[in-house]
Amino acid sequence: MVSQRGEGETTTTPAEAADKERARAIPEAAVARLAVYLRVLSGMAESGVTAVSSEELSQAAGVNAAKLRKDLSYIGSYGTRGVGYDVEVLVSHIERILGLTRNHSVAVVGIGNLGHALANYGGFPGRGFPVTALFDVDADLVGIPVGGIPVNHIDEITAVCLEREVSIGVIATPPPAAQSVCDRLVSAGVQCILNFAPVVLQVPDNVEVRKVDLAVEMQILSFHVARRADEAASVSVGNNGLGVDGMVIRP
Amino acid sequence: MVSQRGEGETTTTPAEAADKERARAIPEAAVARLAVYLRVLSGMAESGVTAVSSEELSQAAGVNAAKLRKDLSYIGSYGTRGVGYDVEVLVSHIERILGLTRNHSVAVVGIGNLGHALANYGGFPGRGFPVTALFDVDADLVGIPVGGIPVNHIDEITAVCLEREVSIGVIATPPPAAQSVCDRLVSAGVQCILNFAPVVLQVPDNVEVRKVDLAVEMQILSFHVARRADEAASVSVGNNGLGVDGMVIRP
DNA sequence: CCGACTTTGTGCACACGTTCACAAGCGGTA
DNA sequence: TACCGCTTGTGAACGTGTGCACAAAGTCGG
Repeated sequence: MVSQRGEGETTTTPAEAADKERARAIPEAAVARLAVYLRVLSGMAESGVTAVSSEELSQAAGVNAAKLRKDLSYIGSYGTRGVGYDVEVLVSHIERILGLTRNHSVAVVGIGNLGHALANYGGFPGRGFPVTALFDVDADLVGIPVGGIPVNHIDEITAVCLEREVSIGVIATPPPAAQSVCDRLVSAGVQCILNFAPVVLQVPDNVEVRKVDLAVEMQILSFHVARRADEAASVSVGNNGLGVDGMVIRP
Repeated sequence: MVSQRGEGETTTTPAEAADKERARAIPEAAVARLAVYLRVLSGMAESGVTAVSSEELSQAAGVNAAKLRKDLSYIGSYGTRGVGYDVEVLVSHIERILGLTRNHSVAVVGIGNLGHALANYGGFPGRGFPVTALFDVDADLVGIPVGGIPVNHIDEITAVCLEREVSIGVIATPPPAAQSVCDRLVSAGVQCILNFAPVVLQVPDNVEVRKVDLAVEMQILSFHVARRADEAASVSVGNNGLGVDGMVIRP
């Protein structure tokens, strides 16, 4: 990387700035994998494993060993050549990078089937995401505790989120309500949103949205089913010009 | 595109082969977006919109207009220059490519909180994914209908999946059970799996797995929170060397 | 203390996906 | 019919992410 240093060194030293910038430059895809490595490593630690090589870890995480090493190199050099990585050390460094040293208060909006499931997940598998607030429009639900937390009315989003310092909002409402809920969360200062509603949310630049769309996942799988069927058809009967709607033919 | 025709013309013509191969070469990322376009287009069709330009559609789908056109070009040229796209035509072609002209029978394994939510989703938002089988280990659940479908015992996976021609399996079990359930689904001929368990599944090459991992999503968001906090800190107080654990400081 | 062996960290080449920019093509208009 | 403006479709440049292959750096045994 060519570190072309400008002349504008006001208060930060070039070295520190470069370090920060490198930390910031972790590819999104690598961040997702780091979370997976973290889970695998946590499991290993519980099983009493103290050291691990890139080869072992990569197999357990289902990725290429080289890719794993590159991913880990983004967060620093914490391995020992000829030996491998210390599990504890790696865990703590990944946690630090992912910001898991602080707790992130989570609010779930929309206490339907999915909302229930999310609330009952309770603190999310293992580490640091306490659900501290639940919201719904349905007055009948308000006050009833789900997974130990009482449901608030949706109009209270702003006040409650500010009070409980919610940093992550989860939208599990029906599609029509999603954008409105999103707007309210944003105005309550929530900057990270996990959206389960099949809707494209419009948000300001400073807000991060991740979406989980079951229908899309299904359709991607469907695409692969169709592709498979096509291949099977071409292999077994040459090409009959029927195109993609041909029957599935087992060889 | 240079169509360098080889000499090996056995049963398929080079043109048809090339066509098939192009269809197969749709980037994964584009497939995911096509599913989103499809949803937006369906909504438009319901609202009585009959024609749409790449600019309009791209805005509604939250992507770049050029990217949208390229995505659509993967499935063929179905637009009219100077005018735009016919909504109906586009819908039917995307459905065809995604394999939505056939129904895909879905089985959900693990009827806990999440499994309930999935079963009650009932046929998945709108189109073509009927849930036709539910499984759980818990004998108390067996026979009880959830979302209109009675729960079967997990040992019946193979028989039931074959009988009902399940093409997509959804794993919503606790982590320790996931791999075993996955193996059973695979041996029942299921080639596409949607995995909600925070586990890396080992499957043969001919099986497609997609995973939805809430903890990972949360941790990615957490990473962005931390990154933001860092930036805010550096901006407001130069650099104090505290590193990534510094407090969030509002300017 | 030294040499052999193991495993990390990374430079480099490649492949994939994204974005730009513009020619090709179509409908409307005179 | 011929022109004009608009929008598609796509070649080409660019950037990002992946995978290989090897030097650097450590441990272990003699």
